[in-house]
Amino acid sequence: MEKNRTLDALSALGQETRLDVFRLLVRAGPQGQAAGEIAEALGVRPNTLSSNLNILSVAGLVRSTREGRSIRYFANMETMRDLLGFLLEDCCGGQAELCQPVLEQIACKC
Amino acid sequence: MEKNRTLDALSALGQETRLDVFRLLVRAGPQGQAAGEIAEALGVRPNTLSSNLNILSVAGLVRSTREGRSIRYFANMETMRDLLGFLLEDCCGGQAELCQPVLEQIACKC
DNA sequence: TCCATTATTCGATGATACTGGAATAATCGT
DNA sequence: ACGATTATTCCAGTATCATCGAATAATGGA
Repeated sequence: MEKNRTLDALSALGQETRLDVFRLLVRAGPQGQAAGEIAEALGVRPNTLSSNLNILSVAGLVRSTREGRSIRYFANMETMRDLLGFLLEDCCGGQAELCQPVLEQIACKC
Repeated sequence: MEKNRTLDALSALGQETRLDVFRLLVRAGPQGQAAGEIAEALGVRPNTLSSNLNILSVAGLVRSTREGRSIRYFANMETMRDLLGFLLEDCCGGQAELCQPVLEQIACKC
């Protein structure tokens, strides 16, 4: 992942509403969630949510498909994977011993 | 890691100068790097750098110790580990199959 | 103590971000 | 075709952010 895409992803997730939206979509899994449902679940106005969904979308963190009147959003795990890979790449660059605890902590979560 | 600390870390890293600084410090490793060296390496003015170092510091992503006239900064890998753990926790919550490719990609880097 | 070095703090400015109300688009059912 | 539903776009207003020049602190050496 190149730096600019990393910056987009990080700044997109570095905002409370958007982090909440993304986490909600991750939890929703492959079936995703409609914009209206997200808005109600998080108590955000539709237009504000649209704006934030668009930012997440530009950053590649969510996808969407229309489904009747609703538009359904999904977390894009590929981008998330790339982001984590980029951050860990830095972390590991040259000093595997620093990275090891990170991997151990991660491994036990899954 | 709780959500607020996650937000602090993500928004701190979601800005080009600060991401550059943090990556430089990660590469510098345990011996860290003095503020002046960082400023020169990245072509940032001292006062601007100070401001950004402070933001990284509040977010827990860097530490510092005075060393004569210089102040030496270090990347704080613990916070980085916690951040990655938090993000992956979401990723894995309920659906390990989504998380698996992430782990595989990460594993091969170290 | 005085000066040079290194870094931070202060104050201001221009740019960007977040949100909200109103208007617009797209779809569905009748 | 019309109204209802769902979501986005447009446009403003406020707040926050990033950076800069200048001034201030802290340290070390002569």
